[in-house]
Amino acid sequence: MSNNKHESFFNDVYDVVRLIPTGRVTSYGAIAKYLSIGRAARMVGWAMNAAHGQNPPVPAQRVVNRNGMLTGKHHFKTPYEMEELLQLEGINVINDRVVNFETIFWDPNEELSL
DNA sequence: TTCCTGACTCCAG
DNA sequence: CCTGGAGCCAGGA
Repeated sequence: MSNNKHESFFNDVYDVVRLIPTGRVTSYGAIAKYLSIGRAARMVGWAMNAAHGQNPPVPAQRVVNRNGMLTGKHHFKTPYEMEELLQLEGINVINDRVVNFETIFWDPNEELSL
C-alpha cells in the first residue's frame, strides 16, 4: 500500500475492499484495524462516501458494521441497492442485516498476510 | 480558528 | 439488554 498520508488512505481502503471475495463481507472496524488506524472506523465509512464512480469499482456493499447491519444503505443510489447487490452475490439480507454474518465474515487481518 | 457532524466501536452503567 | 458518552479524524460552515 502507499506511504503517503490521507491521499493514499482512501486508495488503501479501496484496495482492501476490492479484495473482499464475492459472497463475503467485512466490517469498517476490521478494515480500520488492518490499515493501522485502529478505532477510526468512521474514516473507512467516510472513504466509502467518496467511493462512488471509482475505477476499478469498489464493492462498498460488502462493507457493513460490526453487527452485520447495512448502516450505509442510504448512501447508495437507492436505499435498496446495497441489499440488492448483496442478494445478487448470494448474500441474504433480512431486516437490514446480513444473514449468517459470522460465517461469511471476511477479516483482512487474518485473510491477508501483512 | 472553533464547532459540529458522521457508511463506527468500545466501554461503563 | 439497552443507552449514553468518549475516542477517532477529515471536512464543511
